[in-house]
Amino acid sequence: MTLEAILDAAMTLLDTQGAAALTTRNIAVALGCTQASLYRHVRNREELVTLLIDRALSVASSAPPDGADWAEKAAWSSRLFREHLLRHPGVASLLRGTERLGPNSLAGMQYSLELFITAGLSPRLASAAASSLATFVLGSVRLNLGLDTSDPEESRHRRLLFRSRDAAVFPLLVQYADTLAEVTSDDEFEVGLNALLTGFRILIQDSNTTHGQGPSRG
Amino acid sequence: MTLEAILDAAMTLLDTQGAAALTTRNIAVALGCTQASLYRHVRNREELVTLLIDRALSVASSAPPDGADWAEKAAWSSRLFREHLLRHPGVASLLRGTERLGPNSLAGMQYSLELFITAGLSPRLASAAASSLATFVLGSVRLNLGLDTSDPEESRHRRLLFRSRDAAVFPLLVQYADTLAEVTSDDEFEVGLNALLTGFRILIQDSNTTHGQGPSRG
DNA sequence: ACCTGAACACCGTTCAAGT
DNA sequence: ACCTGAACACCGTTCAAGT
Repeated sequence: MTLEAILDAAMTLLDTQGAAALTTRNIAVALGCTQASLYRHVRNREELVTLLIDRALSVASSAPPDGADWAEKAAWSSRLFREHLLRHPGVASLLRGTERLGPNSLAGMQYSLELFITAGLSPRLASAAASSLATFVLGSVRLNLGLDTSDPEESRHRRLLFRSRDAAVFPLLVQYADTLAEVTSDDEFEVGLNALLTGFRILIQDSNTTHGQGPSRG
Repeated sequence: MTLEAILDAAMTLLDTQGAAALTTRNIAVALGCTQASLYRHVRNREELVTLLIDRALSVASSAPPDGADWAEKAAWSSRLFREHLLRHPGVASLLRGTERLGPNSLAGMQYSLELFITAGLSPRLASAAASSLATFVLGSVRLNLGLDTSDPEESRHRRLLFRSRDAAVFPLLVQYADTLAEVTSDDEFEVGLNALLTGFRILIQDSNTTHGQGPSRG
């Protein structure tokens, strides 16, 4: 019985039955041992979760297509990260800030730092930009954890809810109920991602001109 | 014993002792009743939390300063929302997407929709922009839940961690350890918020010109 | 209608005892 | 060194019984 085996069992449990099923009892049963023996390899449940989540964040393995500029690479990696979290909602539900210093989080940090520094940002701004992207991805997934906005049933439900509001209090929700009900989580994400990257592009242009260097590509 | 009293007690508990202390036992003790009696006013604990969180999101009460343009108003509201969540970390830790249809969430939605539609976005893009902002605020707070990036002790800890990495694997983390350790959550938030709003500004300009209308202000 | 008391099946964690 | 068995103090929830 190794720590690796424990994390494997925990990950399977988390993926197949969700975060609520991630109990020391269930992990022990899956491994065919007692709960107590888990505590030989892990301080407590919190440490187990921290190790599990950092391990689940090893997405940085696949690199974006060559020949893409920094914005395309950033968009590609952000979408990859988001899709990974959507495929593993249990991971997203457990993700806090505390794991940011795990090896896989650090790898992602190093990668995105390189991206934004190469693009022309100072280390400080590059760090903030990289964090902002990760922040946006996580928030996007988390705010839609229990929801499936592309499900027509949920869309219908939202339309009815908007439409049945008091038009004096929520005029826009009533007026645009149909449109609002159709906006999916994917739409939101793409609009926000594009806006963020546009903002970074202009930030790069500005910091280039104020430093007396011409724009990098024109 | 009313539902209001239960939620009051729960909110006090959440604010003073954190999410882990938000148990039916503790709520009952605070109210001087038994756990079982809570279930006369609430279906189960999950419903209690949902009601509690939506009630805790009633921040939209205070309006941004008059005379500000849409971007200033959006920035003001976003900062207000973030500061509210930072002041009530328990709320942020429990916030999921499921409460998005509560009365206070709807009020925030109506408000930000009005902001972006007035600014010149279509209802669909306005909805996506508003959600993106909320997403970014929540992600920002959530990724820093257990952390206090402005604490010099934590800053020192991060600097040492970055600096002691393998320079062959994490060259940028090692090289810029000092700078990276000093970037606070506030810095990240302001950079990301500014980038998002810049992106929205350009989105508005584009949708104005492609619709044959001149730019709204020049 | 509302509340109590007691029970239920679960949770994470500890620790003496075994090998 | 690692694992077991049994216990501990906690969870959320239910339900017959009281008023």
